[in-house]
Amino acid sequence: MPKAIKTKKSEETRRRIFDSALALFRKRGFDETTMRDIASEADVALGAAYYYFDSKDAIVMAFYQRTQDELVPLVTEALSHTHSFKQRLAAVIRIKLDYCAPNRRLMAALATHIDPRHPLSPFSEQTRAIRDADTHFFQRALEGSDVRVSEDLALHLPRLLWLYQMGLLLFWVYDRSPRQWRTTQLFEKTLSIVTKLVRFSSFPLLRPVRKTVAELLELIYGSQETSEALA
Amino acid sequence: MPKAIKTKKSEETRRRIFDSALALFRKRGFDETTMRDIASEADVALGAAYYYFDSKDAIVMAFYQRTQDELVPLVTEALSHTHSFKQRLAAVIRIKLDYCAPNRRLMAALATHIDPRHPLSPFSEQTRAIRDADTHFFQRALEGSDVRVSEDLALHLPRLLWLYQMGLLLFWVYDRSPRQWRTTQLFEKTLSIVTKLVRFSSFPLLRPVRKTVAELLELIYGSQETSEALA
DNA sequence: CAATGAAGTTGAACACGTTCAAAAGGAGGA
DNA sequence: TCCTCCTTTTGAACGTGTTCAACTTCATTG
Repeated sequence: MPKAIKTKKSEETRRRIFDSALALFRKRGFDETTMRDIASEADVALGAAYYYFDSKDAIVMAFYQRTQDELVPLVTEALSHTHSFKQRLAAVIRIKLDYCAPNRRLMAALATHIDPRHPLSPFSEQTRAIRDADTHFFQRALEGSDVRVSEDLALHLPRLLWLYQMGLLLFWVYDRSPRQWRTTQLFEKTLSIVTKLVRFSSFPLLRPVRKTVAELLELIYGSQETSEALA
Repeated sequence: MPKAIKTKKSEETRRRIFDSALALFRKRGFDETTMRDIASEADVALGAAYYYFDSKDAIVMAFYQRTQDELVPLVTEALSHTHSFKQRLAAVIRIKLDYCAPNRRLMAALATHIDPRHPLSPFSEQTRAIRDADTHFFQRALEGSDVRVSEDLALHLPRLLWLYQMGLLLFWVYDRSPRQWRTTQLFEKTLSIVTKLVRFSSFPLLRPVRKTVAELLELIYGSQETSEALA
């Protein structure tokens, strides 16, 4: 990875490589695009592509990062319009889906990675910053809304909502129905359910259930932290 | 793929390649083992490995198949001992975990694939036969047990239990805690919950909930069938 | 006993992602 | 002008999974 780059020229080159890569990924797909294609499209030698990006995957990582950066203002804007939790949750997810729509094919190639040790996995250490920022969207959707979240779930609920969104995204990525109408359906139906569950979740009566869920999640997330520490 | 093979010699060679591959996968891991290593270990030329197996992945597929075949009698035996649903469910899952234990590292390399289009994915068309056989285990666990399953869930419940088991397996595969005690904990805690949920699920009062769940599952599985048809 | 042809075997060759030593460029100073 | 040093650029080379045309083996047949 090149260190802090100042010179105009090299920034230009890096951008050209990145843009060429993305254009090719979109047109032909990730696996079908070779690093030689990318370099040639960007009018540089093969080695130059590797001078600016550690690997083919690193280009994708840059893409993840840019996506996340560009989503922030969009989500912020959307969240300023309503206090209804359901609408806020829907907005966060819909913005992401819409934004990703042109890259659906590319994302399908990437969603392959579930292994938390794979850099591109949504569960990896390398994507942690992006994941945290993403989870924060859901925290904000909750905080400014009309639902009250009981303390013992405050930590976990954003993560659960993030997981819900990842599942939806995964379904969408592989959804071959015309215009992905199945995803739309699944989204609508599950959104109501999730919203209701979130509302119910803070009922005093459900305290023992919350405790059980919290225990489970600590087991699961605790394990992740351990493996990250060991990695 | 070679057609029906009868000659002893070739069967011997195939087995030698398969065994060498598995030994190396276990010792060094999947990615770290090359086809040249396998061929050399089996004392054949590189091409011979490809004569018997279409690809490196195909060796893994053969491993999946053998695993499934060998599990059948073990599960059958275990299911003959009790009618308690909880114990039956636990037995099916525990047998699988125990059986897979020596291959945990190999399975971690494989669990990478979530893309239903990837041949090795547990959701792919290529693994359908194995998946169906596997799902059948849970159907049997239900059928011979002390729980009554309402008709509208009879179709889906085995699939849901299979999914539960896949999640557990996934967790196990990446569980770095000593002797995977976290998985054990997760197993115990979730088993109770799942068992209770299955019991509750047939309460007459919950009919509308069942209907909603069934609708969702049909949406999800229906989509899969569509994409398979298009594939 | 050849001759035939299917089954089995070989290793060179290909395209890929990636590495790396070497060359080229260019900014700043003597 | 020339030297120095860092950044940028180059393309050959490596190891990988995979393909393939050529070769060998060997049971069956005329």
